Amino acid sequence: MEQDTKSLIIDIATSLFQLKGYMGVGLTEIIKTCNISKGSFYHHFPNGKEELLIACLQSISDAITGDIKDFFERYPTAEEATKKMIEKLVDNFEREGTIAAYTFTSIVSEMGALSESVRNTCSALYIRMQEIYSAKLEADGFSKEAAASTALMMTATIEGGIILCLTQKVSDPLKIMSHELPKLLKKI
Amino acid sequence: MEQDTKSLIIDIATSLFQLKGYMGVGLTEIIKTCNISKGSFYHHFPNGKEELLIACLQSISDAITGDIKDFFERYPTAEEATKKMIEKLVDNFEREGTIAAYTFTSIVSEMGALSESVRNTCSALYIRMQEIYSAKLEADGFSKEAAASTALMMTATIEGGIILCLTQKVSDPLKIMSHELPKLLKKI
DNA sequence: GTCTATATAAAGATAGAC
DNA sequence: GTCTATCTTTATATAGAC
Repeated sequence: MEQDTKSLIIDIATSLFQLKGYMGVGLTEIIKTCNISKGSFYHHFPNGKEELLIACLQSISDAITGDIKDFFERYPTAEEATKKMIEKLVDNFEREGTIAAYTFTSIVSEMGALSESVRNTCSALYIRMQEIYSAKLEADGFSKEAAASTALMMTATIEGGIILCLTQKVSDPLKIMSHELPKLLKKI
Repeated sequence: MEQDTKSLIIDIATSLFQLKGYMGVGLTEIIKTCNISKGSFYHHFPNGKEELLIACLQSISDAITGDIKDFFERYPTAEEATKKMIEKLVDNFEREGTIAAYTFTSIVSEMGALSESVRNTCSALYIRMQEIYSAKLEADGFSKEAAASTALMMTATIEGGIILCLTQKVSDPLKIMSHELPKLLKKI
């Protein structure tokens, strides 16, 4: 089955941004990898590279929240779901040397100060993630407020853990998170 | 007292990188803000922009670890020191809209995949921070292993909290960290 | 140690034929 | 919807006078 040009561009660009960051990848490299011309590219993205970036961020965002939802539906408690989810991140990192969620962290760090729409897109993803965590924690018996605070802690800790793994090129940080985080997820 | 050109460049560049990221700031902008010429710049940094970046990272690294050490010497327990430290981050963010430690996160996200020496410099800072936390936790009575794990959690959580604050342009995430983190720092 | 002037490459974007 | 050719601006970096 043939993929249409627009989604081809999004897929290729997403993985290139993941590898080298937004500014680290030129349009020329993107269209070369896609085997298309500049004319074709600007037909699909009249507002250029930043429009493409937003499309990529939305595509990754859907993939990530889809993944998270799967885990939080499959396992009975937030604690178990979180453990399994982090195990998958570790697995991914050890096999491919990268983590999809990291692209977000990376790009909001790089572009958040320069582009409001990029910052908003990234902000929306963090909120979507927290909402999934929070709902499960409430189902586990947490109060609304406690669930929200804890969901925020989870998001921050996992994001931070991913950064440490990528920076130090080892998977230990996330592994340690996976047995430290549950301490916060037990209802007291 | 006159500042020598080299440290002037480092100071100016540091704050520009902080505002717009490494790739977001051109050499031309740096030298213009410094009121110097390209010739002068390359005299001090023969290997160009990346050499300057490393110098900036080292300078921020010293400032950050100095700050952290102050807190962890002044307050009797890791729990108190951490609380005060995060309060200062919040304060800084609310007054200036930025956080020094964020520059690191931002730059390692942007450049870590492209430059080994940048990645190594950032990795070294994270380790220095963890060592300070870890030493204090051991003094509080934690075992060597528990102290190391907890120090890692602190680092990740604070980094993640900073990212969330910057991405969402609100200080709530760090505020919540400051009363959630202590749960991890109490000896059981 | 600082300057001006220049080199060279690459970036993002556009025009207009097909 | 895709192409080639071109435009404009910007990037980092260098040469050589003072």
